Amino acid sequence: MDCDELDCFLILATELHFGRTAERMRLSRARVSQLVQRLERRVGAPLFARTSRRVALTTLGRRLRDDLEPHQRGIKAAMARAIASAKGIDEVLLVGFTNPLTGEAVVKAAEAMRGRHPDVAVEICEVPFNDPFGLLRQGEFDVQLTAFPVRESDLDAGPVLLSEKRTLAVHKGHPLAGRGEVTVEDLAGVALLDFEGEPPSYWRDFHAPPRTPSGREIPRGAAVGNFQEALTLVGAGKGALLSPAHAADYHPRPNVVYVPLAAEPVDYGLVWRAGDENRAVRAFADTARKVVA
Amino acid sequence: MDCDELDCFLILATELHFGRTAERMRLSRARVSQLVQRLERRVGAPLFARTSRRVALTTLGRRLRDDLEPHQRGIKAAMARAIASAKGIDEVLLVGFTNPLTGEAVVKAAEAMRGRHPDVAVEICEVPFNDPFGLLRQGEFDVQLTAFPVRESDLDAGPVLLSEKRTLAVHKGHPLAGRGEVTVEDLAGVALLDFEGEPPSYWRDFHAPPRTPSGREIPRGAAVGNFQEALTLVGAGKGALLSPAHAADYHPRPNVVYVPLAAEPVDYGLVWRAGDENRAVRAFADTARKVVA
DNA sequence: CGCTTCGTTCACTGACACTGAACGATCGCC
DNA sequence: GGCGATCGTTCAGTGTCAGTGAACGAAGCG
Repeated sequence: MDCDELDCFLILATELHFGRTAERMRLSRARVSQLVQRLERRVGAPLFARTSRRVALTTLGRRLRDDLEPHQRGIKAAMARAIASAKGIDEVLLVGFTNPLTGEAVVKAAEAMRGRHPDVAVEICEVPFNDPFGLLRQGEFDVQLTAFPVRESDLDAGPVLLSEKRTLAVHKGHPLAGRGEVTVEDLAGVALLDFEGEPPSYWRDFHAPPRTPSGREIPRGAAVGNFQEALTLVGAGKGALLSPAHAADYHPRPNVVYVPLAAEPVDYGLVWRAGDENRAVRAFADTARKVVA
Repeated sequence: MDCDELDCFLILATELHFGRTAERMRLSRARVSQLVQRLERRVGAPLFARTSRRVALTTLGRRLRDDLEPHQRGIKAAMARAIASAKGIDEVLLVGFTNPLTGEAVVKAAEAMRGRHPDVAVEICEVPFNDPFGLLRQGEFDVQLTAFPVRESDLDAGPVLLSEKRTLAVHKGHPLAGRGEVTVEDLAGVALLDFEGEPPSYWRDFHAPPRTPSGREIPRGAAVGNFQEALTLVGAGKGALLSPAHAADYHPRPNVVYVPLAAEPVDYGLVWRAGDENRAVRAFADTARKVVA
């Protein structure tokens, strides 16, 4: 059992793209292809259904990804803890982020923490797109930087740290693609991609509102469990997606156009378990408020 | 993060011996040494306190081992499940064993299962010495071949499958070492190694009885969490240990003598969760009863 | 004070991790 | 429908590093 194969599999399972996976692993595309093939040979069945244009997980692949991911994260956390306690650090703070923008902010805050609170080690990891709060609840994360609104009785939220405009991601052939700006009212009749899993209804309604302000219906399209998956569907003309503005820079896709949306912006802030607001969490929240601006 | 390093670390953490670890990993001792050193360099502190005669986990090492082990097992299980379901197998049975003797029996039964019940995949793994039933309860195992007695209200046990004599493992300088046989009465005043964790009291009393038949006290020595650890202590003259007879063949140690014990033998049988006696468990129990003899 | 059993060091080598270039496929587009 | 772009795969080549065996020092034992 080779770690490279598993790492590669898990990255590809979220990126669904050999090129980007190769970039993230700092390898050539050829090598990524070989690693995935070797893992598939070991398992004895394909984990990805792929053409030269599209990569998707098979049922078996999805299952394996779900089985593997928590343990892979657990091993990373165990190593981080060991390294931290070898340095004489007594507290390890696991911080989650949800997209490239929040990722950058969290990295910046973590760097600042090293100077201000050297006794707290900050470990950073991406929050799976599916259930936004599950891992935080389970204790896999201590804090995470998430898009508001967050209305969970067992979670506390800090002030807004970031804010950005929203956009509508549509296929470039879509009638709205040429517009300089769209309003929520324009979304009437435009199928917005839905979310797998069971996200809280207020969360779902914020990211894929069911009606326009005037009450006209906004239908819901296919459900996705992954941002890359969503973009692939948008690129295939299978639905539209409300996404934060930074996606245009971080996730350019040939067939996807991001049209500015005239609506309230997305706010981001830190969230933690209501009971567990310890010194390290407060220190991080403090640092983040001062650094992210 | 290299898998070899972690595998090597975990094996060494239970074997506490570079030579045996090398054997199990099918590598040279030199390589094992290098792998452990690289992991320690990565962590930034020693994981083992070792002289040329003795290997022991540091506190940090023990912690890392406890953190890592469940995830390592989880990954193996995930791969096994994927491989099994790629073969069209719909049921995976996780079988545990507790020592080399039961290990061989389980392997034999598993091989027989392949012929009798090809739709059930049998996965085999060693049960950690510490808490004998924890992993079975957690569902990490479905069945395990364990030494009786087992008196747990939530676990069911099958008939006795194996039985073997017991021995007393003592330092070769010990007064009892020269005897051709010892009785439980002879143990009066002989410190028997105790067990870490919180084993059930009937279990503890069977493996390290507190009194002789006539009522004289058998003191308890240092607590160990591991058979290798126990043998190391016995080899250092730090206590004696009641062990099954096969240990003499499978765990010879320069300073340790195994003296036959005139007492009831150890019985072994299968144990499973009382509620979960499904078709696969019954099939395995059946096969084991016929094959192991 | 030899003898044995360990873990470690070190120079060496063969396997294989990894690459770049070429290739075939699948799109969109004029 | 042909052209260009994008993407995953194949393949031969190469540099690296995983892994070894031999030598060594430390530690215990008699």
